[in-house]
Amino acid sequence: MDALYSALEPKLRERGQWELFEEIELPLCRCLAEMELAGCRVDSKALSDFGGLLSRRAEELESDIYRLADGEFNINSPKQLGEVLFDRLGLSHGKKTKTGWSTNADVLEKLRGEHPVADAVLEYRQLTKLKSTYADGLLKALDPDGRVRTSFQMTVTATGRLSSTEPNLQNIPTRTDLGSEIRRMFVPEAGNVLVDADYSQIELRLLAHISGDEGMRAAFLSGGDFHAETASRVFGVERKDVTHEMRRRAKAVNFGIVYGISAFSLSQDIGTTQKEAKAYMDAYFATFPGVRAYMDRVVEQARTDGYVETLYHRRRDLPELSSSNFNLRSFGERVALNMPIQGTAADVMKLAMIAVWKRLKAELTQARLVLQVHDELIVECPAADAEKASTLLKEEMEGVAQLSVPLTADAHWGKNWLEAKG
DNA sequence: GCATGATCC
DNA sequence: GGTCGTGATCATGCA
Repeated sequence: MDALYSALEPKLRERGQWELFEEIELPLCRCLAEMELAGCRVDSKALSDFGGLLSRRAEELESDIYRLADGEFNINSPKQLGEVLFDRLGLSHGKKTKTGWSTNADVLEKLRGEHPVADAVLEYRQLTKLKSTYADGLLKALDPDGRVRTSFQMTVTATGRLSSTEPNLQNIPTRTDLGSEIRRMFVPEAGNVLVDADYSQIELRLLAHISGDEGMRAAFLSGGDFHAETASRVFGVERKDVTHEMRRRAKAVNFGIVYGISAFSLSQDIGTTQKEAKAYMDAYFATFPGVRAYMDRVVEQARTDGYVETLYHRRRDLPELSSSNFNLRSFGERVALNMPIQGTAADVMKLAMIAVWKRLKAELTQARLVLQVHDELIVECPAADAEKASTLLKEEMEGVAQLSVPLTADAHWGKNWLEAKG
């Protein structure tokens, strides 16, 4: 240990990363160990009933698909499905993959109006995914005490996020009503509740802070609906005149900006022409000039240094930026834009976890952290402590860093994960 | 073991 | 003119 410290400490200090190690990564280890040990209770009866329901509905769809396609084949094989859809039924194909025509959800959605089989396959895929990965997968991972215990990895991602394996509890469905039923099966012990607290727009708030863009900061300081505020500014209309569609598009631009999106991808995302998407991005940068300046600055700095870093000096090397391959270089530029944002969000969340963990130990000894999903923390505690735990989570998550925009977190509790999500 | 496609943030 | 959204994990098919 001593030998390792004397070898590694100077190296970390040189890179300005000693505090990252001592104040974030190291104390987080114990916190994660306790979370892994605690695990989360799952209602196995409900889960296996739900699995049965999924099977029955998938079987119905299977025979629908064979009837519509006029023959049996393996629906789970993209190769066979592609042959049926595009060769035999002659439906219009979209993009290619390495091995044939793509049959992914984007393509199938475009085929909806063309042939009823597309819809059936989409639904079949949703059901079989839920069944195999979640219903069966979680039951297989269940420990004898009725709890599932994930393994959190601290050294896997390039940005500083955690990852979760065997089972992955960071990709439990939430988007569709049917999928989010899985969350209903994550339950507390009798007499307990689950408290769920999530950061609101943490990555965009960090972009506002790091870029220093005055307009974006003002939008967050106003405390309103950020996507609607963005729409109002970008489309040049009064806040009250922002339509649902304007907000939807502004949201897609906000989202894309964080990842260094192109006009092409944005147009795909919101279903417009590339020209219109480019106009939105131009309007966005005209509205938030500090964001564009930051994006230019960070890529330039990354070219000079060969790396990017977070507010807390977590670093990612970027050899891609000096590649002669256009695609690889473009990838490096997107990473240079995204890593400081996503990585700082990860740093902030890790600091919050340590702070929450300490306070729970001191003030709510019956409460324990059970899960983290990037911008969301889940605590299990006695029902009587729910209010206190919610307040504690919100306070620690919001107070963990002093930025030029407020960090906000919302907390709810309930008798299962879906309810607690609020 | 790679390719595809699903899920999450 | 081509390219085209960060970061992950897991199940399945198929060579």
